[in-house]
Amino acid sequence: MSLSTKYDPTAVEDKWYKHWMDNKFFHSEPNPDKEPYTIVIPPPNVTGVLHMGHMLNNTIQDILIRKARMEGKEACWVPGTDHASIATEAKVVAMLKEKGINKKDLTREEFLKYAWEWKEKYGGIILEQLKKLGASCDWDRTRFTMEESLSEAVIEVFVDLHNKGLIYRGVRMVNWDPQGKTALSDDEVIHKEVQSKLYYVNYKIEGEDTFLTVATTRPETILGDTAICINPNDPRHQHLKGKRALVPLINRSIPIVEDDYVSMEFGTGCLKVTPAHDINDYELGIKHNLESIDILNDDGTLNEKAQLFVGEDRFVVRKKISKELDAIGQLSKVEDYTNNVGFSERTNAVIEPKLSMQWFLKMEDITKPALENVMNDEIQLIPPKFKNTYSHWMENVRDWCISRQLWWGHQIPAYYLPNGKYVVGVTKEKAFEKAKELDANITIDQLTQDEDVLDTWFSSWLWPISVFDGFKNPDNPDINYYYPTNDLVTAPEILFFWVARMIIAGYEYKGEKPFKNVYLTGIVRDKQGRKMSKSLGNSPDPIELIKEYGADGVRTGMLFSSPAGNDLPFDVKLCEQGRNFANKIWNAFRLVKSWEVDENLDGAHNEAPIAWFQARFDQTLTEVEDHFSKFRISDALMSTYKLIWNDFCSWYLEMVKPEYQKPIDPKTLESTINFFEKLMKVLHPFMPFISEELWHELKERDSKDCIIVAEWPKAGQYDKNILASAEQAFEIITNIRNIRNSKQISLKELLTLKIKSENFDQFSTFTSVMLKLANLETIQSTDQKEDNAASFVIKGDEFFIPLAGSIDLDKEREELQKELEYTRGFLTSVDKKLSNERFVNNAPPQVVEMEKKKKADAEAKLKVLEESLAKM
RNA sequence: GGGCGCUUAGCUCAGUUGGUUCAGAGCACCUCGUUUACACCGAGGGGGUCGGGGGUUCGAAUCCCUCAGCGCCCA
Repeated sequence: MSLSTKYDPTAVEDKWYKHWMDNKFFHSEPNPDKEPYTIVIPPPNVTGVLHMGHMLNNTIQDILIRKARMEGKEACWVPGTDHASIATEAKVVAMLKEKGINKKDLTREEFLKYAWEWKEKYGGIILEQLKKLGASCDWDRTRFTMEESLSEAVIEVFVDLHNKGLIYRGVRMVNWDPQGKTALSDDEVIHKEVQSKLYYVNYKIEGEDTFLTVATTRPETILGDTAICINPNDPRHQHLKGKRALVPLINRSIPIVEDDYVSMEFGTGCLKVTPAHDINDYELGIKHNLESIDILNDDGTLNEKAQLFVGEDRFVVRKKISKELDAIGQLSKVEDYTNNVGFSERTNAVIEPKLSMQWFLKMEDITKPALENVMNDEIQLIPPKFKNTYSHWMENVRDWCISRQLWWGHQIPAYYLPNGKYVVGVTKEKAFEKAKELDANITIDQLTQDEDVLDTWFSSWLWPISVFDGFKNPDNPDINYYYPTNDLVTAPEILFFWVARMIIAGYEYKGEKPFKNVYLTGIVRDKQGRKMSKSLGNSPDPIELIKEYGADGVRTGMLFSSPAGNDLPFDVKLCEQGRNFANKIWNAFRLVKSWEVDENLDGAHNEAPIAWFQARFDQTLTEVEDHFSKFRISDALMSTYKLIWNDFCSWYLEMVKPEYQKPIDPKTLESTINFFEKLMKVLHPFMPFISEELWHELKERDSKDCIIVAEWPKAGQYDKNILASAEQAFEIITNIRNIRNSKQISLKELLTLKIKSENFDQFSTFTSVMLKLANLETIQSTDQKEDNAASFVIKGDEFFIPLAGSIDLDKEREELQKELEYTRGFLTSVDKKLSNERFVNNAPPQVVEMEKKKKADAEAKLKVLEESLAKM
């Protein structure tokens, strides 16, 4: 059989994914004989397609779940999607618009029918893409936040929290998205610095012929002004106290009030107060009992209360009004100004602070266990630096605005009576029972349900419980077995949106944490350090990447540089490195596969290499386990990478491989295949496909005997002596290769090595390895220096490679001199330390011993170097 | 404005309680090599005042102070 020199991942990957699915290897059921290991996926948005952030995130989850599965745990990775109210509704509205349908012309039911159709068609794309990546999710458990059982959980939780008095309805200043026409929570608003203008507007003082001047970035809101506010201590404005001013253009008379809140440094010291359109002004309005005039419609146009510019957009009005003010001489100047403006995370519209009736969840008490149990590490954040950010948010948390003025989502289960009072119930019937207590004569038809839906996070915060039906069926075997889950892998951006709220819900509804560890990944950035995003167009298409480099290649590429919590500067070169690695492994396999066995060979010369690699494997596996225990996934991969590439391929296989077309002994072949299998196991979580492929190629196996369910190797005690002997041999080999290189000696030319050592036997274990890898004819002991030889010194031992007449004495001398000087300098520094009494007295004995050993080694080396130099 | 974090080789990053392995890894780079698994490769090599300054200590990349630059979160 001849195998291509290039590994081709495409066919292999599809084949094994299907095989795993067919054999239900991803599926999990509660098993009392096994320890559960559970991950719930951060549900991607139904509108989404796979991006690089998902790739990183899900690769990490897959690595964790595959390792746990091999370790014999009952591994369960629950996939699913969330309904993403705002984003999905926006998509559906846009789709309808293309068809010439206006949302306004549809009933709620009609709209939802379109929305569900849209979801069925596009909502599963991202999950299909995850399969290409190799994600071993239990697809039988796929959930969706708006499916029946999860929706019922959301509604029940709402009713429960309302009954506990934690949910209330109130008029509050909210972040209004005039494009999405909905309120947003504070966290959904992104503040950005923008270049804008500061307008200085003159207001007439009532009954006088004088002006006061206010500075504002939003002149369009003057139509909603209901006061002017000054600092009572401002010497410039003492004469204004108790007077009234006239709003320009509409001449409404408004009071001049006094409050310390007004900064005397900013602008003119006079503040216009628009309680309906600014959060601070709103507070002032309450304090000074001011009227609140809401001049804006939901879409950001002015309404009739503004009196002027009715129906025109706020930004158009800003320009127009400044012109008009200028025309009547009431605009004194305009300055350039940089200020912070809030934008909607979803629609990017400028947020309008707006007074409106919304539903809120009281956060003060419900958050307490969530804060405490992160601070005491009951739940660990990785990396732990996020504890600071978390506690800061938790300690300053504000009530959560949970209503959204949309249709796609969970409709709020509040029902209004004709008299304006409302009742809350899981169903209309349940609500009706309560309504009758308020009004005995009421009929069910007279109840109208609140139009709004709940914030999407109000369903996803229940995810770790609701995916196991922990609300509908609180004592079911799944929830009892899988909850609390083990690890959550997500981006720091949603630490508050989602993670914190899941922890809150976990303690509120299960009295128990939802997960033990939260691994926060970095953000995937492009080479210029910009976050990868669809709008910038700087993100490669993950599916194309997989086609080009293979899923294994892309997975390792993502991980070559992604320490927890640090951003990942992505470069396709990393995927290339991953692909090259797969190819290297493939070729190592081809080599082993090509070996013919000769049963008569004993292979005694390979005993040392085999013993060495066994020790090296156990040593590295210990390292890998340590990295995993600290969630250093990237380091765990790098250790595995080096073990395979350097130790196994570059050293071990080179040591044991027979001469060209010669057979191998059975013992070495068996050991080598055994090592190869173990390496593939350790590699499997990172590169599931190639490891599975080679697992089946290395031996004939039953189709159910797959690496995905093979037993994870255990790190044994390892022989440190053989590791040290090998190190020594490798150093000698490297020195000889270096001599060949610098002296242009072909590898084909056999050389002789002479060693001048007090203990020649120490080199015996790896003699045959040295002969083979340095291409030596013999290794001899000698007790004198060799003329006409290249030489090097390790510790106190001297090594010679006799070379017929090709020695450049001057050059040799120069090199020896250089090494001599370096060693002398080194010795001086060690001597200095050892002659320092305070060092000898204070430093731990091992440290002093170490220095003494360094001194002895350096002295021995110096002696040899000096002799050699003298001889020349 | 308040809080947190970062700065180590050309790039991306390790570096635990100060002391063997403390100046490292991968990639990139340079030289040589079509040797018989692999040029998606092999062998070898160069490269850093650990951001600047000061301090504590016998000893500092590591602890403290300070300055500079960068990033994130909150307002």
